[in-house]
Amino acid sequence: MEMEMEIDDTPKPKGEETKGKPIVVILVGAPGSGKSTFCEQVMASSTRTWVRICQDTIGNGKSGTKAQCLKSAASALNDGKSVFIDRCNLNREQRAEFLKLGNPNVDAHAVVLDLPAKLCISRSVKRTGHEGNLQGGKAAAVVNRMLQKKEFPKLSEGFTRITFCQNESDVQAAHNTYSALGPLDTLPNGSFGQKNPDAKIQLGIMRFLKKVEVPANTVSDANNIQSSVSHKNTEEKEPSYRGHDNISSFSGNASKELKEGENLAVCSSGSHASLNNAPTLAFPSISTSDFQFNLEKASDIIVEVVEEYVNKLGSARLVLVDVSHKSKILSLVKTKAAQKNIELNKFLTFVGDITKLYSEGGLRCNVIANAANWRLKPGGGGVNAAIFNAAGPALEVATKEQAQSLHPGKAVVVPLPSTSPLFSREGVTHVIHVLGPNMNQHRPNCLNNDYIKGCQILREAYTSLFEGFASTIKTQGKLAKVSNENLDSNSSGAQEVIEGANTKHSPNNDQKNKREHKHEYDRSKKCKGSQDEIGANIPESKIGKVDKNNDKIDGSMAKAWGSWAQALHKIAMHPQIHKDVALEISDDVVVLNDLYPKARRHLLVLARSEGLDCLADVSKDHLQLLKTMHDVGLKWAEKFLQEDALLIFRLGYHSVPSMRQLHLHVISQDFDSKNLKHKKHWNSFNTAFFLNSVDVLEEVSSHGKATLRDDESLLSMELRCHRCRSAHPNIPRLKSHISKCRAPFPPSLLQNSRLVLAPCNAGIDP
DNA sequence: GTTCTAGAAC
DNA sequence: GTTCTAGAAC
Repeated sequence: MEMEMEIDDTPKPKGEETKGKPIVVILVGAPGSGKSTFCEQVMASSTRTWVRICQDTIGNGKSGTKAQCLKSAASALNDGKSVFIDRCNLNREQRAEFLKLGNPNVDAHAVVLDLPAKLCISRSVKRTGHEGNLQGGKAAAVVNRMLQKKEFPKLSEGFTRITFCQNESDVQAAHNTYSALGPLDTLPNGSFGQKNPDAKIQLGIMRFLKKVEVPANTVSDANNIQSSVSHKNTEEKEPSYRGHDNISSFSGNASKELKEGENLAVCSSGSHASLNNAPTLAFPSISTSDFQFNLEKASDIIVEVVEEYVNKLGSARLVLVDVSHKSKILSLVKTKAAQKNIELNKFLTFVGDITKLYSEGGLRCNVIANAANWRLKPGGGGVNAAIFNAAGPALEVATKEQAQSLHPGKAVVVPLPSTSPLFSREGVTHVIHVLGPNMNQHRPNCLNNDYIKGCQILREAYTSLFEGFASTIKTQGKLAKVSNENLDSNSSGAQEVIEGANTKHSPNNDQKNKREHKHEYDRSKKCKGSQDEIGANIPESKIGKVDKNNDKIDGSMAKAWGSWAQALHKIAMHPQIHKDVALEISDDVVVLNDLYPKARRHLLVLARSEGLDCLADVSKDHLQLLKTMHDVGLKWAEKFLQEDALLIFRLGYHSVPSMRQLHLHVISQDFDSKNLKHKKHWNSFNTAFFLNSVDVLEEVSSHGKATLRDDESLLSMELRCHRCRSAHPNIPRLKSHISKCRAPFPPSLLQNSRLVLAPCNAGIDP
């Protein structure tokens, strides 16, 4: 039996298929969004051979199965034809198998037809004779239901290119792009045209709070006055960068109106997939812009060093970013990388604004590189100005802590404070400043066309950059997901100025390192003696607590446990007496409901070790216990998820707990509870004060201790929604907002299994 | 950790 | 007048 397919039978020269790279284009859109029309129009005008795989007709004119579609698609691709997968593909799971059709020799693209639901419904309702027999009145209900569960495709799923269309003109543009694609042509990789999915900061509230500064680049809400303020700020701060901005395909949509609640919930369970969690470094081309380094030579060096490092970096990814589609360096590198057979999922080129890769490009990069100046100061233009502007003053302060200046060829890793918008909005945890060689006579340290030296320094710069990136992987604790055998075992990590492979540390920076290490040492002394050195767990009497408190240097934690703070300790020591409250008792832990739950589900997992009062007491010796606590917490979260699949959990510790005895919070993210009354309650679970259990495990395993955020100010921070990050004037208003907010969680939470949620419900196939 | 409550903010 | 916060006591 032959599958029915619509085949473009334009005559083609023999052998053509073997030269061009076939593409599998996975259409994503509700019924009525125009998928079939899109395919038909492209096929009508394209010089490439396309096969449209349509599940509605594949079964001999009738509806077929997914397996039939996959088989037909694979066979067409094998023949060198390009393929449209014409089915809804609205969620990740539905797309997954079709994505596997992509490989180094077949690009997997997505074209998202994200047209207004109303339009799709009215088209579905009106049409007759639709192949899928989805017409008439029931269409509305079906389309609505499907759109509830839609998940936008992401590059991390494995697409090399994603095109988002939100209106007819976007669709037309996409049509033009694909129609014009000859058999031998390729399209630039990347994600194009997506409007910021998370952006809905309430500027009215910001004004209410008398906050003058409005984060640059946030999408304004319906408030036009605020919109113009935001615009003005941006222009004043980064004129030269904005000069290029109009070339970017992401610009120009920033003031699109988004009403609260209108965002469809995006199921984030997909973020558990390994690719999404892969550490990713986005970097601009170094020295080729203002420093006028020869593009041919620069692209050779980039590809050469990338090739060396992709294999050393395990699952981590490198992304070369440029703001313009017309970027010469990007196309040079792409061509040269293709010739080298560098793994496509480990290195990609990307067109977009390096400060908006996630919010506008859907590309998660936890580390970005900055083409810095030697003073490590904001300003200048280009990428440096853009990154400093987008990161806010926090970056400047954090940079100063690491280094005062930079030599050509060197890089410095700067951990980005969580207060930076780049952290909260884009999920960037580190910025690595790199300084390349300068060939521009009007800039300092010009090499006067000495390309022997220049190439050497540029190579050194990329080496330093990638070494720096490798060190963030080690210190950040994504190590578990990275095959680390190739990483440099010297782990002073993030505090270090990274040098090229065969150069020596400058004395200046070594001094810096010493200071940092001393600091670390002091901190470890704060925690209960020097167990690390002795390697034994010294039992501590209750009175010992006081001594420890007196030891505190900064005084912020200098408090003894009050009588009211002993309840958990008593339960942990004598769970049998408290059987009424204990949900589970083992040798290591006791599980109980929080007496004043701050959410629908809120458990505590108590450690039973005497003398283990809080995270500050934790050392490497407790790693196994921490893992047990985590696993027990996870088990309970999963149990609750079986009862209510809509719950989402976080597991973590308070940096400075109020109650004595180490306890892990397992708390659902609805925060729907009458016991959540104060700012302190909210902020203790929704600022850096709350330390994710997964992060604590990682830190204790790599450093022997957790980094506490014992900063009182965190608890009195302004109230922000944990999902959309909008600010709210008081607790009642915040609670009213969070009961409605369905925005996706910030990128940092979506990584590394920091959220625990139910596996996504299987979507409905048309 | 909560409760109570004065007084600030609306 | 009512709502909300924050500090002290427990």
